Amino acid sequence: MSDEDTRTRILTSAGPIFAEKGFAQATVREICQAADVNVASINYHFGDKERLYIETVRCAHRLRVEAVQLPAWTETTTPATKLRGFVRMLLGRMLEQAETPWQSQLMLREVLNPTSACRELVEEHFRPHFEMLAGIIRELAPMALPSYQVHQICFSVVGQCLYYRVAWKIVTILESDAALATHYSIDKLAEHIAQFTLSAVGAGSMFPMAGTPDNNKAID
Amino acid sequence: MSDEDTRTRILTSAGPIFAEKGFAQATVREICQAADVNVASINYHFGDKERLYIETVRCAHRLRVEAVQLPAWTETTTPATKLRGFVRMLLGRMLEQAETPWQSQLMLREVLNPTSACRELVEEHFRPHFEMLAGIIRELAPMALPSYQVHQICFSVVGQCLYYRVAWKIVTILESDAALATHYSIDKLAEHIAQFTLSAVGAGSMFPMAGTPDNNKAID
DNA sequence: CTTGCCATCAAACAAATGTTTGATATACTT
DNA sequence: AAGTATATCAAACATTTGTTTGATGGCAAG
Repeated sequence: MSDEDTRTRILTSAGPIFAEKGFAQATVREICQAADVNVASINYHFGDKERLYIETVRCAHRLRVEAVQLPAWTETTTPATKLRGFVRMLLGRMLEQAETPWQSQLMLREVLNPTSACRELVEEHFRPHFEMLAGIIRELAPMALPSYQVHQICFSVVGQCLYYRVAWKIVTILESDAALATHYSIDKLAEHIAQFTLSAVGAGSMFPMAGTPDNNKAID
Repeated sequence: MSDEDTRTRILTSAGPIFAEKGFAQATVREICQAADVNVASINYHFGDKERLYIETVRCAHRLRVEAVQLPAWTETTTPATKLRGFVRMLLGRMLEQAETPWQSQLMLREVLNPTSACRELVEEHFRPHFEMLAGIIRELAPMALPSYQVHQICFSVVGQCLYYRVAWKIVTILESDAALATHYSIDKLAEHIAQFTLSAVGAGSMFPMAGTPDNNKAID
């Protein structure tokens, strides 16, 4: 890590720090120490702290766009399976903190606290995923829907996932420890959200013995 | 406002400032200037900045608990109507920024970025609402459900609402201006979320001419 | 009146933070 | 070899921040 360009050393060191503490709480000295460069380097290479931050976000989502392969399904994959896969991916990306790359954290920060780097991030990174989800929803729905409705359903899906990321603390307080240990793994939560959504759009039921035929366990 | 006790003047001035900028970004000088008191007053009356913050959060939710009346329904009110009312209240509380009292902002901040004041806030303020929502879900569901499942459905409802609060910026980028103007009012969004949820738990359908009988427009 | 307590105040303090400066070394050009 | 542009560095700078200090004034009890 120490034979790289100073500029890139700063960028890669700034990433995790900005991701963890946010723009204001991260200090240039901390970043420079992590990068093992002089404090003046940031101002020399980037002008000021803010421009470093924007560059870092740009860099983060560029790395992320390359790393994340949108799941490729065969043409026989059922939309329900696609939805399950999509939700699992989304939730996994948000929750597995340990392995969560700093890029994801930084991007989430940009969602909750948008700066000037936000628009670019949405257009290049979120919109493709959003459109993919919208496509799945259209496949699932029993009829053609106006796009605003498809979009709102997408937001409902994403919102359910995001909740466990931003309000996890609340969940742990409201729910019992036993239930948390048993029913709140990433896989269990993804299954709940997918099932809830499938049921909402009329492509299955949440309940094993509901009136409608049990077509929610198809293929998979 | 200037004849009150200094201590309460600080508390009421600190509220909106902490709510808007968060703990770290708010400065004691700013708070003291707003309260028209000496900078030393905070340390004299509260010890330090952090204890002032905790007191402010406590004060916020105490005021809020009194102000917010849980909607009282008659015993003939259908659970679907209750859910619509609940979602509308939740979403309204989160979105009407203009009139949003600083207490709500501060509480949201505590959700997203929990401090030691969080647990007390959840127990005294959120849990009653949560239990009420859980009761509605139990009424709606076609069969008895394990409580963890009821809770997860509650989280799905709250998550859908919270999304428009924390990621509104993303919504405005992803959705067209025309659709935003037409279909993203608080009432429209509340209706979508309620309908989505009703459909998910098998108490209605999102689609006017779906296979199941259209029992989602009952009474209301 | 004096004493002691309490609240308030201006001023100072110490630490942290983003940025700038001027020197120094390295590498490339002429 | 001389000169020039570039990158790096330690040090200093100017602000801002939370906190402390010592003085001042009011006020009730003795």
